[in-house]
Amino acid sequence: MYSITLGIDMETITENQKVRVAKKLKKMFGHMDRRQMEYCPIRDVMALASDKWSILIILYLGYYPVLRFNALKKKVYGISNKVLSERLKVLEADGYLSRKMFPEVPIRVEYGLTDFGHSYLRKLIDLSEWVTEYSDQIISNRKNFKKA
Amino acid sequence: MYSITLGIDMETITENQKVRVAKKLKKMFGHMDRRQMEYCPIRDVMALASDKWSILIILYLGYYPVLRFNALKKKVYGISNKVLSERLKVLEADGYLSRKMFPEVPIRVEYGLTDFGHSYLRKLIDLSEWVTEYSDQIISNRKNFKKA
DNA sequence: CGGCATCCGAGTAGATACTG
DNA sequence: CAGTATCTACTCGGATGCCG
Repeated sequence: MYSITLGIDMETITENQKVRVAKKLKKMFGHMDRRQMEYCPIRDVMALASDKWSILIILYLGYYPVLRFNALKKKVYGISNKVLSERLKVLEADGYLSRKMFPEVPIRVEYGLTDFGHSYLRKLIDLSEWVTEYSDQIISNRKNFKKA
Repeated sequence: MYSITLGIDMETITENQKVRVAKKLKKMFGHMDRRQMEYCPIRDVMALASDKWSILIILYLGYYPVLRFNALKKKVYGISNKVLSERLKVLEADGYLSRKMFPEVPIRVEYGLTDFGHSYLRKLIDLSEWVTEYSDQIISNRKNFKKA
């Protein structure tokens, strides 16, 4: 049996808060919990929206108002042409970002967030801030766990 | 060229807000932007924390205070033994959840969120609420896009 | 330059059977 | 009951080449 003690002084979570959280979940799960949600839109949307690459793309487009394909590729370090263009396509399709093509020679294409994308970006930033804040903690949890 | 008009009346996003967001991102990306972050802890942590299954597991454990292996498996519809036990292991290792084993016969194991997990759950709920709210919109964006 | 088509390899998920 | 072991299937990502 393991027991991980967190070294940080985390904002305490009261029973009250847990109850409030449970209520929200109940609301969300209400229709989702009934079995036979073979196809669950929430899951579907979440799957894309929380994809590792999608998150990075959206975050970078929040930072740099517009980015061209290759610039984006450099920022989102490690992504391949294929995956990047795939993600860009579905992210555009879902309405997160816009694609402006300038028929110059050589061609120029600029990607940017839509207002919808910005609205999502805000949520994403909250999440990322949390992750940034605690990532060291998590990494060290992981190490301690392995030792046990 | 495409142009998607969103049917919903989204909270408007001011330039001001965009600037604030950009500042936050600058802070986050500051150390991350310098190339040679071959290994980026943020990415690493995000990859797990934003995993499709992990999210569902954490959300369900937020709803039901404790769940046993098979109960969880039923809730997180569609997950296999293997993947579930893998995820549970890493989520425990990272400190999101706790595992209590009762050496009875038959054996009983209960999973629950740690305080750390609850802290993450709160962020996750914000995200999920957003997704829930807009998923219909997104699905319809997607359909319209395909038609174009 | 942007980005799609193709191919290929590695890793991951799923199904099933089995064990403490 | 709570997993592990094994095997297969398949998806996904990376590399490359080509075209507008």
